[in-house]
Amino acid sequence: MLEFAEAKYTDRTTLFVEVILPLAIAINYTYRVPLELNDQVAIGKRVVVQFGKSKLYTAIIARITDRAPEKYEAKYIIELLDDVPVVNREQLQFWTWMADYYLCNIGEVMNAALPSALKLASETKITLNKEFEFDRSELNDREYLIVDALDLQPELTVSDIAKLLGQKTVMPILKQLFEKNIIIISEEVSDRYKPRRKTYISINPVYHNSAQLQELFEILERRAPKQADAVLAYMKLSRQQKAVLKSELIEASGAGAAAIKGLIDKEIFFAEERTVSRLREGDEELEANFELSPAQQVALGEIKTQFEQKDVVLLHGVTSSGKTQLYIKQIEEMVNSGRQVLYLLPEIALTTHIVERLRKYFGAAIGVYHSRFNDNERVEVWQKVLNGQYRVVLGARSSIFLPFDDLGLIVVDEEHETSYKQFDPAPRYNARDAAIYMGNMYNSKVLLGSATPSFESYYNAKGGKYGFVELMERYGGVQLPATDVVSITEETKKKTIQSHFTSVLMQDIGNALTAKEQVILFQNRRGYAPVMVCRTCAYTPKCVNCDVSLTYHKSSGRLHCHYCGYREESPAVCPACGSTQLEYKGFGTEKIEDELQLLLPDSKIARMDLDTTRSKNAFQNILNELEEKRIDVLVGTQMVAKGLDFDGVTVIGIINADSLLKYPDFRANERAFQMLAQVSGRAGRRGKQGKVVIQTYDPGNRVLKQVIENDYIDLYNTEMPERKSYKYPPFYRLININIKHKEAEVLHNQAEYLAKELRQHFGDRVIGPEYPMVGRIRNYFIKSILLKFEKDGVSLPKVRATLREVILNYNTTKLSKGSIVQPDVDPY
DNA sequence: AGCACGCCGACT
DNA sequence: GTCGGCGTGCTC
Repeated sequence: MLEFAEAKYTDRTTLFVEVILPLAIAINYTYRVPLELNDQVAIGKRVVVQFGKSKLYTAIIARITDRAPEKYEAKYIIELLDDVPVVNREQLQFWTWMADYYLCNIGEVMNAALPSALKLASETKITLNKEFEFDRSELNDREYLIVDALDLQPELTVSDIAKLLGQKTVMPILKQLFEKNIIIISEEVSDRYKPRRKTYISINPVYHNSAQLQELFEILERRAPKQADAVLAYMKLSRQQKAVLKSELIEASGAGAAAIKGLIDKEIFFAEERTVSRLREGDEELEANFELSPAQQVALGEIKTQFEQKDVVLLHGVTSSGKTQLYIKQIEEMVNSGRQVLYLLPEIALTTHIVERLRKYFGAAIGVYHSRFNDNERVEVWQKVLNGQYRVVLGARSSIFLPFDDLGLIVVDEEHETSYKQFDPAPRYNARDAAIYMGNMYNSKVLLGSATPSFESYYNAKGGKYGFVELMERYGGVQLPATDVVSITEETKKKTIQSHFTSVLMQDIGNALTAKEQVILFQNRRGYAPVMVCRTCAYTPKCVNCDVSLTYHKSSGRLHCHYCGYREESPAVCPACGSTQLEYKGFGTEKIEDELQLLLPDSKIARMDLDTTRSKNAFQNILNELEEKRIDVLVGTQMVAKGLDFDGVTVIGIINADSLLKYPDFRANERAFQMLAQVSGRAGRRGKQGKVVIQTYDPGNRVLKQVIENDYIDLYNTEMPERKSYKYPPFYRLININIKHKEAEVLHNQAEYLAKELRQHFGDRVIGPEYPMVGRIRNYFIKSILLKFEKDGVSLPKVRATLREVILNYNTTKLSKGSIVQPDVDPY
């Protein structure tokens, strides 16, 4: 076999190419190269091929050979699309690794990697780019025909256009039209990324003149006193601060939105929308030409020293310690040495704001890549990385697929974030782990950063596999919130607890509300009550699929399964014994909201959980309301913990920390630590110390203590105390025996459930947290695997081989969604 | 991923 | 007797 790059063919040699098709197919297919394309075919270029009866696909050349396939006649390549390869060798290696590691087909990786505009297929939709003006007289006949047809019918497929033109080779024409920005190659109906915008108010410069202003006042006071108030408030605010927010003005003047709108309509005020950051640490942190604090300088020095020995360094820096500045220093250094940098951020943290900041340092050499960018934009970034215009790329997880050729550094910010993990279509990769493989492949350094590192990274760092640097001092002297741990047991004894709220918490809520500040209450359970029990016979309604108790939702009056979505009417009498004595046990966000409203009838209480944020903009709407201070108390699940910043929130209450701490598995402890640290980090901002109230039945809990002391769990040595409810051993044994996570990765919770079933054969040699899942799929796997065991016996390598086989042979698209996944301890 | 083929239940 | 459910296999 010959590789094209190494061989020179005469014109007569018939060449064949093995191509990657963007489909879930196990192997690459071979096509015949027309003689005239002999000198042009190259690995990484795109070709159009027919696959199956009538379908055309864009495929990528993975291999070139001069040997004809023996068992079949290869079809010809229809077209060659590129002059220069769009995918380089490193990427192909990366794809191969990913397909192998995450147990999927390379075509699926290709699908995830390439922007869809680079892989048009015969069913791909073509539309006109409405935002782009162009001169039709410059179009050639065929182009004109296409544009004309799109005027009549706004959406055509590639095969429609082939019919229209009466020819098969339409891709080059479409490619040209795409490059001229005339058409859009779609699937682009998805939501575009919207930066957060705020409205700023300024006054018409005419009124900078005090005589004019005086006159205005006189008119307004007579005709529209509310508007006069607003102008007065504006004058006052604008003296204190550079820019005046509309929301601030409404609050300060008490004039209401209508009055301000009136003023805008009369052109007395001007309104301007500006993009603002969603990041917690932004404004004060990334000033141009910042100086590193002594602690930061030490950390930076350590990072450099560690990089001499290790390829991966974990930077553990507390919130607001200024990790970003360290990244910038590292990035600058790498860019100066001429190599490329990839800066990975979790989805939520990607804002135009941070890009603007980074542009100050890196100018036009910085690109942004984001799954919610439209395809034209994505292709543009792809091309600019390919031709070397971008030296730094800032992006979400999918940016690991960009065509880097000389990557020197990968920064993975907030390394513990679960949004690095792709769940839904294969490849179900974790961008952090994939970045480490990439780092290895490109011989580049990887800097992982987090305030609450994931266990596996911490483990790898402590075990010496990664370098480890700590930065435990806050930058700019931001104050830590004060934390109170309140014993629920004690308050119950003293009868000072009202419903689920201790006197300490009520006191702090009261103080905050009096001071017109806001409160967030955290309760890690949605619904009204997680269990319904019959008092007479102890019957509990369970999900028919998942065998977990159903949660009562007051808003729907029904019982819900939180794993599979199954619902049923809440029974009025016990289905088992007919008793009417049915009791709700435990409490969720709905109940907290309800009962707090009874205690604070005049306050505006809102709830944020999966149930209230299901509709499209609900999440954002709640955040906006909170920001505009239309909510006094927000009750929420873990959603409230995610990196958003609210100046008005000074009190955080954790209703029951035990619901986070009591679980016997290590993964839950990790989540608990992160959750508590993140939630409590929300309290208090600029100049005002926050307050965190943690309610618990177990004030001596170890994890809790470590959160309060900001002492990261030494997970390596953490052994869970014995409890009779423990079914499975603690985490460290998982590392030893693990049904190697590679296999499990693909199946998510399915594999975890499997682990539970496998325990029946292997006892506690098989470890993994259990998460119930939908019956049909479970049964499929359990059945196939157990049947194999009967035949083959039960040695561990066999289990692994079996798992692999079953997983690969099952069409994973048919699986229902997973809930939780365990990242790999060893991503190599 | 599509698409054809094929084997069992409920229908004009 | 046929329509149509989706399980299985194949596509260079």
